[in-house]
Amino acid sequence: MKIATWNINSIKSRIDHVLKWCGQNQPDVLCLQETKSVDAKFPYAKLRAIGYPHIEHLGEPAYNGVAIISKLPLSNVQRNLPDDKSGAQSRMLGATIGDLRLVNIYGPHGTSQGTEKYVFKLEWIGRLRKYFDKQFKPRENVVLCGDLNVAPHELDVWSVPAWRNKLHFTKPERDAIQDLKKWGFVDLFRQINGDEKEFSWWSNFRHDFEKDRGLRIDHIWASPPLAERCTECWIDKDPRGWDHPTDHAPVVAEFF
DNA sequence: ATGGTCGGTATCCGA
Repeated sequence: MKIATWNINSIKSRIDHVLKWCGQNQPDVLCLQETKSVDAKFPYAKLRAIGYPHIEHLGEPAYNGVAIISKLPLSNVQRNLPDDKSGAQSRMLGATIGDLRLVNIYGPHGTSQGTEKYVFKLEWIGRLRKYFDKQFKPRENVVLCGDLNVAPHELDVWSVPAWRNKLHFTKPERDAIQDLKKWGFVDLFRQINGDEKEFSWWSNFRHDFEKDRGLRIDHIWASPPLAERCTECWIDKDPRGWDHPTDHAPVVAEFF
């Protein structure tokens, strides 16, 4: 089973990239973030036509939005966190696929330190941790993937001095993400690739991609029994170099 | 050194 996650920054602008990448890579399940779309405008038919009949989308106009696109049936779909109120930002979609539970997230950006949105970011990550405490056991087969909007470790930023105390790498954000991980998750990229310094996001500013000045903020984490079944995990930089790319690269994990 | 670029509810705002 091959699972991928990709922040595509608008499904309307990126549908051709999604179709092309799926055609080339054939993931069984693709988790998307920042669809920036309502259901009525989501390209279900184009995705079904290339072999993905099972699609769940949680969206809103212009902002946020998450989707799970799958060759395999999806059941027990969870839309946002249970304690989210109606009208909450579209940031989480959970589904059961065979014997595993998948949770796809678009973590809050946070805008900048000292803002209400930064506080919301930390609280949201805390509520996600509580959700896993309540709903799942680490001995079950659980995958958490998506855009964390946090670079958890010094290896996950291209330059520690450049990113010190910057949004995505502040101590409170990293502490919150570390607390989430302590639920029992294994970072599959690190398990497979050790201390390799690779990134999944490069700013559109300053030609950062060409200089490989990025962050690893897109992750696939698994509970221990599922992590034992992981054979590969990689970041595919290729589509970041295509014309009119999203600022993120897909992250892929394979399991036996 | 607070710019730069992108996408959408668009000529500003959030990322």
